[in-house]
Amino acid sequence: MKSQDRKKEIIAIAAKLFKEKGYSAVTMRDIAQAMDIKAASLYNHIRSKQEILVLIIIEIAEEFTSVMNEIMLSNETCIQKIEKVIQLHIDITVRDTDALASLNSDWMHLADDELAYFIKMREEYEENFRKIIVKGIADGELKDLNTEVIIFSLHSTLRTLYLWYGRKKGFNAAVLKSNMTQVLLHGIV
Amino acid sequence: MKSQDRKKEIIAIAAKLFKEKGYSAVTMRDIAQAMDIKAASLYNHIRSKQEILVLIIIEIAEEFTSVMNEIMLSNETCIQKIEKVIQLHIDITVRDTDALASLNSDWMHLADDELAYFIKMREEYEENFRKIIVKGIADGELKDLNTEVIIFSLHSTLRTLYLWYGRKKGFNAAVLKSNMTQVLLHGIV
DNA sequence: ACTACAAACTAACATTTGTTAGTTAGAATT
DNA sequence: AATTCTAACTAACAAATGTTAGTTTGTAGT
Repeated sequence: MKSQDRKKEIIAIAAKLFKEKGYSAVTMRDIAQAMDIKAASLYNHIRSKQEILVLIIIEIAEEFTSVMNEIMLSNETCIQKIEKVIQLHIDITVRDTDALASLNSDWMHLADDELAYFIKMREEYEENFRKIIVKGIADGELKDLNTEVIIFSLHSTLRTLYLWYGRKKGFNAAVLKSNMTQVLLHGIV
Repeated sequence: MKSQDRKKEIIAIAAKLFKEKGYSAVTMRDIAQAMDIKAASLYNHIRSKQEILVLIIIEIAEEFTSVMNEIMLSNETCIQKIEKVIQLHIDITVRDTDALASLNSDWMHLADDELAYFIKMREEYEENFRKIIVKGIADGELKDLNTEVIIFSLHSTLRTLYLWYGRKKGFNAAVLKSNMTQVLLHGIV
């Protein structure tokens, strides 16, 4: 069905606009204008503005959840797991920069079920992240520093990668990962 | 003048609401309701919704700019300078969590002059940050890793501290700084 | 007591916003 | 050739939004 292509176009353009001004500041007329059609025509393809946001955010959130779950099941060292998580964030950032921006900045505009679903996924994700770090310290793979600070430091950098990627040249995913891993794991001093 | 107190109340409450839902999603009626008055009454104290945003953001941006300038003028090692920057971010985060959230998420809703002013300050700030890192590497104080990645890693963590602070207990500014410095400068492995 | 003022109120406004209804031009299917 | 379907359109809607005008009420200073 060709209609699905058009729908994806709308979602992609909306994500780009949401990244620039945020969900609430982007109107259906803005999205329509960016597609060179009228606002009412959007409704031939999508049910509502809300639906656009849901489609942008939930798919990516589910990808994070599912890959993280795979990582947890694997028989790797904690450091290897952390590297896989870094890889995960870089991959999604490179592939889906705009959508990731919405996920980070506009998740609170999800409603009811989807909001609850998103928050649940995020909590699970953070919980898994924490488990990796705690085990890493217990096993002596990581320095015995404050768990929360370690988690926050790693997580905040990975989460906001999208703000930075794209403005900087000369980074393919592989180069980025190796630099990132160095800095995040081994420090800069 | 007592009126200034009321104005500061409005700004504080607005900042809190902006942090939760973003500037565009918060209405004057929301702000008024949170203060137990009617929306029209707000205009006895402030000129416009825009003005609220400007007052929230610009003051903090100027503080970052001015303290960073002091740091640049000092005769310290690069590592000491980085520690001072970490301190700066922690201090402002602890003192002005809500306003910092607006600065991070809603700066793009500033208009005209203030938008340009803000962007100029941000660029100056980043420029100074970069100078510190580049010199640190040149002097052998820092490892010779990719400059941009180092900057981004430090900066992203410091910038989003506000998302994390407040949910976590047991951190006064001093403890936080020492943990943060350890993790950011010396790594976790 | 009289005046001045600060800070709230009610009522209303012009726009903007998300959305619906009904229509139309063209392409695909029968 | 006739029919169905797709995806655009115009027109309009009710609700929400930022803001203004004019009014009221209580408090402080004379």
